[in-house]
Amino acid sequence: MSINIGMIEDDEDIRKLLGFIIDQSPGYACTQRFASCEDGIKEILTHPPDILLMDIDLPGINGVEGVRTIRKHNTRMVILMLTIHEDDDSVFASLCAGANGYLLKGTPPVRLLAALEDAHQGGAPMSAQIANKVVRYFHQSKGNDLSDREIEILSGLCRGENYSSLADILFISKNTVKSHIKNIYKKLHVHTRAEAVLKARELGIK
Amino acid sequence: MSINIGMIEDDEDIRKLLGFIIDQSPGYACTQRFASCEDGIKEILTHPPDILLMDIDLPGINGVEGVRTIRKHNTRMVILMLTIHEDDDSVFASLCAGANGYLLKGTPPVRLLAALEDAHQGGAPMSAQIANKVVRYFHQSKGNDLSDREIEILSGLCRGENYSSLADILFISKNTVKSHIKNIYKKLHVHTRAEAVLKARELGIK
DNA sequence: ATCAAATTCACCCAATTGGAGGATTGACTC
DNA sequence: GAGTCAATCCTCCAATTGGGTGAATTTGAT
Repeated sequence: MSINIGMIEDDEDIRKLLGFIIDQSPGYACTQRFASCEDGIKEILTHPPDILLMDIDLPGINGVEGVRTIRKHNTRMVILMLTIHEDDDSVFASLCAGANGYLLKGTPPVRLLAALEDAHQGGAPMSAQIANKVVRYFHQSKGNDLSDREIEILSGLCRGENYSSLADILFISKNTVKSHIKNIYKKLHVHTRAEAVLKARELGIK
Repeated sequence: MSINIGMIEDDEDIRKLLGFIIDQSPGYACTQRFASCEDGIKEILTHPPDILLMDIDLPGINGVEGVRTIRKHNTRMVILMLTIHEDDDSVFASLCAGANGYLLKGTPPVRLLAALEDAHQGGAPMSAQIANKVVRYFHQSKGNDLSDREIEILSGLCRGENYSSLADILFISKNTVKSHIKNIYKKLHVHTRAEAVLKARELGIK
């Protein structure tokens, strides 16, 4: 019995190419191909492949969102992201959302098969760079490295304060508040206030 | 032993006027007067008055914030807000933050004393309008009345989605997303995304 | 049948926000 | 003394957000 590969990828050329490479490899079969999450997720969930290749940049429901949805219902399936740029926030986000690793579009067939084999054995194909980022992220998650002042600011955000009110309360300028918030966002790997507030909750900051 | 009244109010004229009215009334003494939360909170907490009159519109730490801070350390003190406009979100926010009621600046002395008496006996001086708003708020808090679609949107906000991504995911226009979010804000009595997300958590929406 | 909602969409406008730089001070370490 | 970091402040700019108002359609309940 060969390893079943599913694929959600909107670019027809890449879909055909990858499908071809996989089908030509003994022991592998690309049994499901979809152009979008909207088309594929239901089928993927009812008949889960061994490995799912998921494009990151999909129109409509994007890859990260797709992974999140699938992971809600299936924790065993191996999901690998397909991406062009390696150093991308989306890659990081995908891993956080539950992806197992990723493949660069344009990976030579030999290495691609090796990665599939690796993933199927429980490995997590990803570059050292990203791996590092992930490790740092999870290290930080137990014991944040926010300064006292930053925690004070974050706490304010959790009460719904904005730049101005925080500036008034803390007797500093709006620009300084902004500056702190930018640093907080960097440390927490978030880009918006709502995400920061949620992350704060996870970290026990209220 | 007369009833001790504390006051935090930045307008000197009002401070003197109210203080005078209170001191002239048998059984009442305005024993503490401050122009700002920064000046007064420490003293108020170490020597709590029976009733604290707190201006809503204070420079620096505003009245709502002040109430929140005081309530963290003292749950027994009666706190009445001083405000000019009755139909104000801040009044509502103050009550949520732990104030017992409020007084309109410009209330005739007789009614003012009556309100103090009322508050001291455990009453909650407030207009029917605001009272109604509060009641509706607490009714809603056990069992929100958000529609399915609104919960779907709110849930998206909790994942950190923005107008555009939600529009893509739900196949509706950005304007519609915005429209829903505006309605959600109204129903939850919030004005920003961060507040909405926190309220969602309280309501069990994730 | 009518009225009230939920859902969808549009336009306008002001305020806030997020991102990218850079600068200064003070404290602490090596 | 040099280097690092936290905290403070700044400018510029683009994008997002929040609020107001209005309106069409559908659905559901009275």
